[in-house]
Amino acid sequence: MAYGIGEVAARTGLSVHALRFYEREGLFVGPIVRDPGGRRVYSDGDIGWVELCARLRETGMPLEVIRKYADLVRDGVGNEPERLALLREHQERIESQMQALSVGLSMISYKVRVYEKRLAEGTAAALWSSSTSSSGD
Amino acid sequence: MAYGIGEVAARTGLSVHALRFYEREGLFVGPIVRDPGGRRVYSDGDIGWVELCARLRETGMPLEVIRKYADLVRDGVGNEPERLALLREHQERIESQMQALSVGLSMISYKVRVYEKRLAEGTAAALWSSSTSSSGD
DNA sequence: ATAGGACTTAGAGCGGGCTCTAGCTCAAGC
DNA sequence: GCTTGAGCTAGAGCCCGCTCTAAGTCCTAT
Repeated sequence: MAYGIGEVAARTGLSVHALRFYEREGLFVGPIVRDPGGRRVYSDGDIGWVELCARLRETGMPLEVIRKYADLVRDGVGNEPERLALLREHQERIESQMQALSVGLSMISYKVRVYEKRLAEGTAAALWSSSTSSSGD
Repeated sequence: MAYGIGEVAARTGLSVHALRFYEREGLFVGPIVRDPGGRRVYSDGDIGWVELCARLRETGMPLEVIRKYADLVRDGVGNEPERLALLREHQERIESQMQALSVGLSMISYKVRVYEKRLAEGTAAALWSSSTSSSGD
């Protein structure tokens, strides 16, 4: 199947601007085919690649690293160990990001519970009002 | 206890530049105390707040939102429902970030397994060489 | 008393990742 | 034939979050 840039944008969630930008930046493995009028025509394979890029970006891989990966794939068979290393590094980065998120999440969840409790008691607390300070939110 | 800016930077992982920047940006609840020479003196409470800010940033909260939260805390008692709402929204954002990370992670883990397998077979595959193409890495 | 090091300010600069603009071409529909 | 809409290029612009600079102050140790 063949798709126009707008269609690809709609499917992948990237903007058409971003798609052209990614191409300029060398994130694609091969050149994107053009129709006789010079417009980009994307294949299913291209869409798959764009989706991979989107996932890599979402997980915080810098464009420069994605480009490096694309370069390796483009160079073809023989550099699999390098590609593997690159992916494994990213795997680890994602894991530590998840770790950081979960630390942050539990801190926030704790605060949420505190506020919930405070508010639940709040109506009652209006009696002896103020002085429930300290804590340091 | 009282701490200088360098000490706070060392403890929280933020740079001294970032600490001053956060202050200018209004992320602190109260003014930071100064010594007679005009230098910042941080209390344990300030450090706690900086650490909260650091966690919020790490989990992707924009400075503007942290400022809004600081504003609410500064305004004192009465706006707890707003603070709670703000925290809950962020909780949800973190949860969807974790979701995105885990989607990305499983995509990458899958690829890692593919490459590992390919490499394990690789030595053998050198026999009938090439043609193991397709896939679209 | 002098050198070093930590601190101060206001403001400029930077890197990443888009995002938008201007001016153009093309294809389809009325 | 003309409008509308999608696409094209090269390059400028923008937002965020720092990060660094310049020029100066102050404390401490030798």
